Amino acid sequence: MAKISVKARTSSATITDVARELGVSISTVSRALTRPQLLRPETRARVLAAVEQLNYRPNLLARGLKSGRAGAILLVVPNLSPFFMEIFAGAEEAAHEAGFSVLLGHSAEDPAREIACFDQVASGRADGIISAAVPSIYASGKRPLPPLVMVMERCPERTVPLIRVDDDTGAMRATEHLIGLGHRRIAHICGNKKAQSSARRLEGYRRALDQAGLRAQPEWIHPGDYSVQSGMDAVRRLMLLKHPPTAIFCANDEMAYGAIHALHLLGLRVPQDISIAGCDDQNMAAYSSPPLTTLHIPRHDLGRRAALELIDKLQGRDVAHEVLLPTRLVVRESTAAPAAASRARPAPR
Amino acid sequence: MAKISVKARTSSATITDVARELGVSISTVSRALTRPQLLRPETRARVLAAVEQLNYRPNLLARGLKSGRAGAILLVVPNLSPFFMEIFAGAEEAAHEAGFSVLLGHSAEDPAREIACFDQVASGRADGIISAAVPSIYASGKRPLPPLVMVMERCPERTVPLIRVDDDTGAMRATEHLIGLGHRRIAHICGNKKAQSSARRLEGYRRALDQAGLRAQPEWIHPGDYSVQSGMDAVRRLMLLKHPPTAIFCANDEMAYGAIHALHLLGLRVPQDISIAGCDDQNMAAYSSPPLTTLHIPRHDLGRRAALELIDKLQGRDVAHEVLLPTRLVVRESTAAPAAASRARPAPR
DNA sequence: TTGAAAGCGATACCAT
DNA sequence: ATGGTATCGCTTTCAA
Repeated sequence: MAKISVKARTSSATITDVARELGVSISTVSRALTRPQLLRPETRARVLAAVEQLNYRPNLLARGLKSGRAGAILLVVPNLSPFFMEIFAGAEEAAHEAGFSVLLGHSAEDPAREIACFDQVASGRADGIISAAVPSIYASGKRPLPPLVMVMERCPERTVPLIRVDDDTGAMRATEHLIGLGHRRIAHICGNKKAQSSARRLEGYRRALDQAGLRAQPEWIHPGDYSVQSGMDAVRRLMLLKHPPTAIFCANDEMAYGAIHALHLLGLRVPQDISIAGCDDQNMAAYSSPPLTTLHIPRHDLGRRAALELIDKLQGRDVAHEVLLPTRLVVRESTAAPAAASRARPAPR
Repeated sequence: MAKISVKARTSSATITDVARELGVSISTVSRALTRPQLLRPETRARVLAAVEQLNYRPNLLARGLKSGRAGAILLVVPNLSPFFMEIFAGAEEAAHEAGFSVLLGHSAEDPAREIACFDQVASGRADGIISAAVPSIYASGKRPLPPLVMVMERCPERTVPLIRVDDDTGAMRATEHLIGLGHRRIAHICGNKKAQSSARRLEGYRRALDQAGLRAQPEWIHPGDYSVQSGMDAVRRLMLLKHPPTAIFCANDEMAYGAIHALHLLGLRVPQDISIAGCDDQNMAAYSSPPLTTLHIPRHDLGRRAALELIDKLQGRDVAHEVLLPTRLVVRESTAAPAAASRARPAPR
């Protein structure tokens, strides 16, 4: 065995260094690392030892350049909220098993940055993308779409695999829960107007009211944008109604917290004076005051499935056109039967 | 001007395609994109037009391979909590201005994954690292340390630039706030035992008690690990003491929420029965019930400064050995004067 | 089972 | 101001 001298390295060792150290060709080293079965076990062992000795790490740029694959997928998120971070964690878990890494692209809801994120595939940094939004320049076909899997939101204008959650049914269940508690005046604070998930949650809310024979009053449906602030604003308006709601179903947890906060400011208690339900079941939901009744969105699974589908796609396998994941209502303490006074008073017409 | 034909591309255009389209050399195209001042403005414009036409994006792998720089820095985080995500956002902001992208490395507190993250530099995917922890194989010098800037936590065994926050003073201020309110039995729930920031917060707490002539009782200092659960556990123990504390200073917001939750379960109100203060000032702190009094940690700045220092270092500039950022106590509603009964009762011995 | 060599797509040096 | 070309570190035929 060749004596291995540890050379004083400034920059890191290359495949050539390893090959020279061993007196073999670089092909052999490359194979030892990528297709070990092609080598005599002994050769392979020697290479691995030298790799260890020299602390060699293959240069991913060179590898990617040559092979045409970056070995990475990119998750594009509009913000760094816990919601998307759990999707990230799920995607990472699945990708890791398949030998891919996951890059995080933060678009900050800025169209230019969103485009820059999508460009990462053309730039070779990633092989495919998971996203909840598509820049219009890509959706329109002006730029060729990278291998793409959508989460939560359907890609406009193009047919792209979608992993989403059954928001409609979930929202319906949440609203039914409120109805079952005895509420008759139930408001809804909507999510971001542009989000399909928001529209689906509204739809589920409507359906539940319809089926219970409760006509949804237009003023019960309040716009919002998934932010705490919008939840607060909505509550302030809703409580000004002649017949204020006795329960509010919010399109996400953030707005639910905003709602609860605003109600406290108004001197109202949750759930004694008014019930609040959210969507997402973020980490703190179980520990807030009161613990939040909320619709659990399986974010981790969403990320997992999206990564799995994308990798299947990248590897030429067929992928599902649409995957629908179930939600689950988690009843905690922010919802309760309406106060007797409210219950007695009939819903307006 | 050469007629530009939009070729049907399967894969994306390369620098050669652009050069051929224009009848110029690839050097010219390269220069148009990287050192425009070396070109005649007219030539440059032509190139840019063709780039636009062909939808050309430079291959980052090729560029990085040739130039020896990835144009990216890596932020290694132990978890995807909002705390680190804001550091990420800050780092991104600063890095972006300098033309760097920021990669997120999620170590999940797993030593192997942490090493894999640090290996990214040797692999060429990143030029340098920002981290709050260093794998021992790197800290010990067994593997050469990549260009590195620490956040929050000092690198053991090696001298590495550190951007941190003045936890000690901050914790002291927070504790003084509690003392000023009239509390005499003030407990502290510690953060992760291995974290220096946790030790510094404890130190600040101690100093404040000392200066007020309040001897810190050992049983007031309760271990924790920055998790909600540990905050709950700590409270359950603390409230079993013969003289339970009237205020608790928690080493982060999560534990403060856990503490409040556990107190509610015990039928105690915050702040009427007991005051709770946290550290971090996470997004929800202002909206929780009650809004949380907490020590604001400038996470965004932490990220910004770390990125700035790292990029300076990468570009051969001198960097500060240690940067200390101030904290700020945000007094909200989870702290108040102790109930008369408690105040009357003297602190034990 | 192993080696030689072509080339992935850029950059940057050396010419002109 | 622009072009030619070696080269970065690796993967992958093709030969031996």
